[in-house]
Amino acid sequence: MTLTTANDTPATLMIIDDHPLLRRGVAQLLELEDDLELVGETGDPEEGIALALKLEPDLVLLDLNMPGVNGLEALRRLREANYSGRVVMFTVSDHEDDVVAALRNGADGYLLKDMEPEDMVRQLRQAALGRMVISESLTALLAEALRNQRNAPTTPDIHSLTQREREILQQLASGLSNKLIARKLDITEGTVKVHVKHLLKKLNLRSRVEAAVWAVQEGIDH
Amino acid sequence: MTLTTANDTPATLMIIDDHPLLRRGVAQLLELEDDLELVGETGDPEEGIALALKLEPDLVLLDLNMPGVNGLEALRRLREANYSGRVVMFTVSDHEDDVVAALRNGADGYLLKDMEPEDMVRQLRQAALGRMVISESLTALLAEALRNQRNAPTTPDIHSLTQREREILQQLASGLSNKLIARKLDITEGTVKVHVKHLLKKLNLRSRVEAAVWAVQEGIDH
DNA sequence: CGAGGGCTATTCCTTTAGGGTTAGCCAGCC
DNA sequence: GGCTGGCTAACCCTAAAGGAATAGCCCTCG
Repeated sequence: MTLTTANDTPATLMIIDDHPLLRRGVAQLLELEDDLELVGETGDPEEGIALALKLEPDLVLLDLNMPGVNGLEALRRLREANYSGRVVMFTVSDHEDDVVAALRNGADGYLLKDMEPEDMVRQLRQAALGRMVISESLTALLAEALRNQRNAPTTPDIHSLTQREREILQQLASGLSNKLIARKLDITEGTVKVHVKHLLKKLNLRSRVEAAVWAVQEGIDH
Repeated sequence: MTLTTANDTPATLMIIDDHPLLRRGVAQLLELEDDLELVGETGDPEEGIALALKLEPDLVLLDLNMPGVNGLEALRRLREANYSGRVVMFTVSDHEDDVVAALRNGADGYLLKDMEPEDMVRQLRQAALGRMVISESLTALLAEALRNQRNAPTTPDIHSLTQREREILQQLASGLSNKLIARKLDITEGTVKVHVKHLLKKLNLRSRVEAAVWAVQEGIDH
């Protein structure tokens, strides 16, 4: 990995974002900066991953919300493929879960799309130098996340569930009663209740309503 | 209102979007077009409304998802203030409800931010001429919305609820039981049950789980 | 002033949810 | 072969949810 530190060669950047206009905005912004060079851009996550591995830019600006493969998945895939450059998530979402998930998955920064261009350039420059960058408006949110982590060490984790339990959870999160879930999956209501009981215990939740709300917020429904 | 029809004076446009980079992308795009002129831009909805009323552009590109006053609210306020130009919603959201709500509130178009720049210019030109423009990928969705409208004339409507019922719904949508809601709002559990019963009837839902899921999906929680 | 709506509350009743336990069946694993 | 984990199912029991009806209190509107 080549890391530009001073008035050497410019730092190379790539942007993966499904909004052509936003890409154009970023491109135009970077043209004005001598020490930052945009070497690639695409709106397709798959293509973006391949391109990043080929061009090996110092930094990848990665949209979190894209159709199909989402940004988080792309981030994981980049890391798995041993891409060693910086990856900065670039998104509209200031949801705590998104930020935390991105950072846990190895993101080197998290910038919001509504930031001012000048700030953007400054942050990108810092990121290219290897510093972690986070939009200022997210600091309070991060503090909150840390506090929650302390108080609730057992964050619900979808991966602790079995296939069947996930299936039950999805139905539950669409508002169905145990009886209707049973009818739909062609098992008895009693069995559904067993699954619900188990998934509530695993997720450390206290009712199906909590489970439904959590599932919807996490996008586990449908 | 001045409506540019031919090789006359260029059509005037305004953009209200809280993403400076995207505004820059649009601005650059429009500079290349002789018949489209960007006369104003801002990231603040309030300022945008005032500016639109002052400049009276032929067309306002309005972001649906903005902090504080949202785009739908801005649209309503523009219409109430008798702004007679075209208003085209410009957003990342392809949620059926958002599209339908925008059109019901008098939007003249609904464009997705991930569209290609060339399409964008073409669509804006059409819109400035008074034609309704909708991103192509949304046509199927609109057909769906129309069908649902036929089959389910009683779509849940938050506005049919009283203040107290909305309050109960919010608590419910955070996963609380009737008992806990009662404790939190300092009323008896029986009263909470009455409110829940009423709001379920008004929303035509069959359980608190359905209500919670709906509320979360609609963003009514918190 | 009376009517109506909103918020509160209570009583009665049925259905649903959820915890605990036991158990059969089947797959993969040591 | 025995063991474990997942899916199924049943039993018992308590708690929670939800439907129906009635009613008092307060406020607003005509």
